[in-house]
Amino acid sequence: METHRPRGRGVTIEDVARAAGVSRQTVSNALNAPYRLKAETLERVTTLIEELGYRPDQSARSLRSGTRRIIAYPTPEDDPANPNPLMGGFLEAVVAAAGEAGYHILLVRPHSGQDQTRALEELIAARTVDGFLLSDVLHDDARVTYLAGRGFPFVAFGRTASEHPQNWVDVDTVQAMIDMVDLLAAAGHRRIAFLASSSRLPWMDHRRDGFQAGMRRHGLHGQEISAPGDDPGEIVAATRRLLGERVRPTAVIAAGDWLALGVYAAARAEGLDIGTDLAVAGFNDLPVTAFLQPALTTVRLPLRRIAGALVDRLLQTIEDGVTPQAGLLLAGELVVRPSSGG
Amino acid sequence: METHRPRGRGVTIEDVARAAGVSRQTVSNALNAPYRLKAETLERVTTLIEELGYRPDQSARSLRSGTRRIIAYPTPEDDPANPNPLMGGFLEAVVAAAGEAGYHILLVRPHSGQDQTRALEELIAARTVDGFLLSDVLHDDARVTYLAGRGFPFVAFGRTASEHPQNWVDVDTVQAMIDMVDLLAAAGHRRIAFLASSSRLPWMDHRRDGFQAGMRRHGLHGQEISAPGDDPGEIVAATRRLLGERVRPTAVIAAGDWLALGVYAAARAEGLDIGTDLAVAGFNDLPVTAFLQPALTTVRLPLRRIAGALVDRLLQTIEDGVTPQAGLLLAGELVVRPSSGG
DNA sequence: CTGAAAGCGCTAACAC
DNA sequence: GTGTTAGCGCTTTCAG
Repeated sequence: METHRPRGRGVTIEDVARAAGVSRQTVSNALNAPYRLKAETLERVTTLIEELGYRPDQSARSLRSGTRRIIAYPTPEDDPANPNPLMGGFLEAVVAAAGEAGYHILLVRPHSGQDQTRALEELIAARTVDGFLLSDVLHDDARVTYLAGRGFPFVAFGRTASEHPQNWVDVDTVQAMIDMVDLLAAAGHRRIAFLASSSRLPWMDHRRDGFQAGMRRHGLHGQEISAPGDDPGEIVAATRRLLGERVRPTAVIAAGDWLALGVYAAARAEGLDIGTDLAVAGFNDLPVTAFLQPALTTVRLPLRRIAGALVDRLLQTIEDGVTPQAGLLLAGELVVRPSSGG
Repeated sequence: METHRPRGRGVTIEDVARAAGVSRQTVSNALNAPYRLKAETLERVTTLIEELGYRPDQSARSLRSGTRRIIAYPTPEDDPANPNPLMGGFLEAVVAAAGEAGYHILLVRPHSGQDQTRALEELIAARTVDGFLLSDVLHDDARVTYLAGRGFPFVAFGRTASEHPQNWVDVDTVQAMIDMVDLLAAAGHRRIAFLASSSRLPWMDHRRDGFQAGMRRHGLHGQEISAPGDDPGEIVAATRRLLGERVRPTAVIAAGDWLALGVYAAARAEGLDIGTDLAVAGFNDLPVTAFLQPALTTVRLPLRRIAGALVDRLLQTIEDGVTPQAGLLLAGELVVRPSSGG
């Protein structure tokens, strides 16, 4: 029984070697260690490689060399009905950065009923990938614990607990939030509220902490409220309760633009004018906020730089065996627009 | 010089065979053709595989069998500043569907300065993947032409020209648009406008065609306007011009929710009440529209079913060499909300 | 600077 | 039902 793909269709190293009148090893060197060849030989072999369209078989190369040139990215379990709108941009940036270095990104996901750690284990055991890029890491993430324990290369988007390797990249959320509070305080705001969602991811805590730190610097006490979930109705309802109080805040910092959309809707329902009656700020700079009237003050994530740093650090671990000793914080960019008034 | 990864750490088929007192082939069969083994032997070998944590080396298996269990997905060149918000949900669905069948998704992208076709060629030549999943295909897509000509397995999200293989899956956009016009016509609307963007992708034409077909069924003539780009400001401006005309439409069907957001902003600026003064409808059911007041009538794409069908068809081609003879149209779901009035 | 030999881990083909 | 043989295409190692 034969496979349906005809045999021998591919150009092998042997074909090139024969055509060039050299050994297979010389062809291999032309690709992997060109400095070893005499300029003339290199030229001849390279031309032939191009002409014949020879590409080393990735599987054969991997089997022999032990390196796959593939990075696994466990996709966060996104609700298709409410996907993370930044996912596309993040992946785009990661794929571009990895591609520059000759690596591909493999999307992986636990089979149904399989836990996260087990899925990683299988990929490592099957030697399918060289390393992992993790995002949405929890403070005490089982995947991080597992990979660190096993000594397998990985990098995390989002800081990990101090007992773990510090090979992570994150946005300096705390500083960005302090800047945001500074901005509002400078405009005279004293009663500033923070609107959180129920997310259990660490960045939510960092945004909250940054808010409180900023408030303390100005001798202010920040009021916090939480929407019970990510549902728009719940967000709007929670915000309306806040805005309907006898002494209402003059500014609301939402932990994310998604929440800020709810503040806009709530303010409209309460008859408040954003930018004058109420200052509003968000976080993430979702493209959709460009339609808001007035435009939303927010913090933009440097996705390209994040992706670049993640890939850099991971490849350093994979290729040189060097694990970064400290995490990398990248500044978010405060984007001031009319919603914050002043 | 040694690689930094210690040798011999992985459990090989040999280890299992020795431990079980059988040949390597028997271990292989336990995994790939269990029916060949005596129940007792199978049991013993399987237990040992589990205990030792043996997983076949993917590269070795691929080299021998010629199959990679990897599907390539060329990521559309998304602007990180304005990414496709459905990308995350689509990928999630594709990864899940592929995962069920034991396949992974490899994100690929042309290197800078390399054309699309060349990138595919390299992946095929290097035998990195078993097939391609294409999205955002153009009517006359160079990638489709190339893959079809080469006879390499692929499937397209979005219909392709009739001279190409018809192994595509698409949303029945025309029918959805006809339904939408029916809905508005039934509510008494006669002057219905269609708001297009400048996208050159075929679905834009299908949405336009569906709109016109729907209008003809009711003996109406549809007015079309185009926003010059995807920029919110341009969309709002174009829509305001339309709504400011002496005889303005009573309903606007936007070719996408993104455009519908602009209609909301324009209507507000013109002092028109959506749902009463002006009916509005969109397409795609972006999650963010849940914040709109009133909620937006739109069409929801069946992403899970699309992804399932794409993977099904592709695997049929890869594994059985069968190419579907006809494209598959999946119905979009009309979601009626208050914005369409009536 | 180039060539020859060896073997990565697995499964297809065939023998017993 | 199980074992033996061979070889996928490449790169590492070592000899010249």
